[in-house]
Amino acid sequence: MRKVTIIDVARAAGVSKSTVSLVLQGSPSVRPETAEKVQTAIHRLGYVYNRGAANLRSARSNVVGMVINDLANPFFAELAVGIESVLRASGLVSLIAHTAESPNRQADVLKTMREQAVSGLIVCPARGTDASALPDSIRADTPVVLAMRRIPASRLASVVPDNVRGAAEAVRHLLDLGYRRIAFIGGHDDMSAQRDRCEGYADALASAGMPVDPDLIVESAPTRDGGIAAIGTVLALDVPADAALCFNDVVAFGATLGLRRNGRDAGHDFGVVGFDDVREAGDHVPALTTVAVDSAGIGARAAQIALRMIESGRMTAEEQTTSVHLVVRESCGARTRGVRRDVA
Amino acid sequence: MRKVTIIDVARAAGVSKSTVSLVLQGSPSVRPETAEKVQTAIHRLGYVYNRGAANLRSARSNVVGMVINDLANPFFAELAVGIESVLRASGLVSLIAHTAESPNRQADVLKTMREQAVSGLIVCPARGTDASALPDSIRADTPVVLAMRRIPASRLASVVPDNVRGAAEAVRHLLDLGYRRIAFIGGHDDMSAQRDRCEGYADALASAGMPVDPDLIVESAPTRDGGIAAIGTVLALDVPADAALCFNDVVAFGATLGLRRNGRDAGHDFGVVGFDDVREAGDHVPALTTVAVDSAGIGARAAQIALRMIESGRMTAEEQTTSVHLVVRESCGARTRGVRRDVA
DNA sequence: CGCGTAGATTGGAACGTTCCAAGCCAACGG
DNA sequence: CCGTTGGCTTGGAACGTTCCAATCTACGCG
Repeated sequence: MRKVTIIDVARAAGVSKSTVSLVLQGSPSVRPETAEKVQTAIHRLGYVYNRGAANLRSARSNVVGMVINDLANPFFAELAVGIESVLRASGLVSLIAHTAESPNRQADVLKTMREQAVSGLIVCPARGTDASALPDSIRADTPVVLAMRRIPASRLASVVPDNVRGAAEAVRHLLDLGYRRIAFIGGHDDMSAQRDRCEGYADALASAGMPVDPDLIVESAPTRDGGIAAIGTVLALDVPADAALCFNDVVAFGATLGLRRNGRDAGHDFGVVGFDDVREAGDHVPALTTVAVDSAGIGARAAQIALRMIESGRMTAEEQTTSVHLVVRESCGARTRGVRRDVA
Repeated sequence: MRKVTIIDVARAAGVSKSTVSLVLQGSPSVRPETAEKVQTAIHRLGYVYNRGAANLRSARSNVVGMVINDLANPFFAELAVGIESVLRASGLVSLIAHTAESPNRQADVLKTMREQAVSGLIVCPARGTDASALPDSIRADTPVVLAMRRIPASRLASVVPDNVRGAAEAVRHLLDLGYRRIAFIGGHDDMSAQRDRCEGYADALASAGMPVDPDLIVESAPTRDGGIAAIGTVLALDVPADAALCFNDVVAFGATLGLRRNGRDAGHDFGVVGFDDVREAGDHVPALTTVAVDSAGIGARAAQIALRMIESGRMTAEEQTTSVHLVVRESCGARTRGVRRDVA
């Protein structure tokens, strides 16, 4: 059984293929009765529109590529959902690829996406991705928006949370609670988010007139195990830390675990603050104080920027920053220490 | 700047477009030196293959659709990753859509996927989806594989965890530990997984010669709050439950929380077993005893079946079941009760 | 030397749509 | 009564590839 095409429909409806095409696009210049005839024929024959053929001719495709470094991470999964919803609402479909933080795989994926003639690209770059990963050949004809992570010196549009401010706010909160040896743990400095959060950390200390002790900044994999290791390091210092801002919530979970193994207790004799506010943060024991990032919102914003670029045909390099806010729960010790700091 | 096509390459390399096409497909019948010339020209001109045009002509597309009911759920996100990896390794790309458990949105998504001429479809159906959601018009020409959830009476290929056996094993474990009023809580009976798990629950009780008390089976949303509510119900019975098999881990988390609010403690005076073994299960307090489901593996299997159907052009209705296993941690009380049951 | 064969290459048609310029027809104004 | 307008419709070219049948070349063999 051959596929039914616009021509079959035309024949059945007694009009030309051009008219059918017009109807399909909802053109106002076709007489309503004609349109109706066509619709009937479409329905009767079970015609299905072939968007591939349409794209070929009209040079604009309705697919957008989504390149996510780690889809299995709920944080990024929500980002993906935010993107997909906005795109779909505009009639676009999303190709997805997961790079597992591998620049090689990312390069491969980007090539494939180009071959599919995506009309836009939303990328959450793999760790350590630099400007060369998105060669001019792509950027010249495809709108690209970065989400969650920036690529320094790339002149690409991006949407990232306000990492600097969020980290600073967290540190101020810890200072208010009376902690004096505050560490920054987790992440690697080839991730833009780590650098930004670390910057906010240092800023807050500096403006409180406190020194920044390099020993208190320890990198680790952004995982639970990384958190365990890093907390161990800052506890073992000659003058140990008494609180930690963690690169993200997962590291913070590891940190609370590591504390327990060292006979300490987050929220009682050690302050822990996370970053991201993943779903489990509130249910963790102790409930995690953390900087909330709206990942679905970031996805949506990124998709909107991409959409705008696609529609206008003009690419911009705007850098949007979305606001974050501190969510105070138990792990910082606000409950037990009695000092309370209200947050919007 | 016009896009560079196969014809431009041909001209530059001094061959015909047919030859270029052959090179692109890695045909063995083109002389190596010719191929080299072509490759050089491709590189020099910055040619990018247009798969859309290729698909149009050859009637086989390299895109597969992935319809996921809830991508923000880590469990399904992992499923998606499993699918994507297998497809990508075979040179296919994945369109993704998230239905948020809405049958309407699902129908819409399926229509779009058809228009994109996907060569296969992997679907994790929205709750309550019945056979009519995937009309014959789709099934006739597109391989469809269901993942995680079946659609009764649909004659569609599917890959699901062995829910019946897993639930039965969990219940046997609770019986071994001495619990006698075991509840089954969470989920709705329009989800195939709920029905299957409930069946395993009833089987295990029956083969232990215990009655199945309908009061002990309580449905709820498969969420944390659902778990809290459901556990409340079975605690309030005239003869309250002393243990519960939960529909999934999230419900189990709610259950442990609900127990605490009722002055009870999962793992001490109440046995709780979850289902899925999501990443947080082991880190929860108390660590969750649960039936582990390999979601990425299920995704991979589903993708493989789809791949096979696409390659062979023949559709099958095979139903694969993947094995599950009980992971004993703390919430069931095995530690405190001293009874220990080893598991493969 | 002629013929068949295999290997390498080729031109043209086809895929299903959109775009464009042109056509048709009825109505309208001068 | 004719030229113009405007609403609606139309045929053909074009998009970039693959497929097919045909061609060309060189070679081996009787």
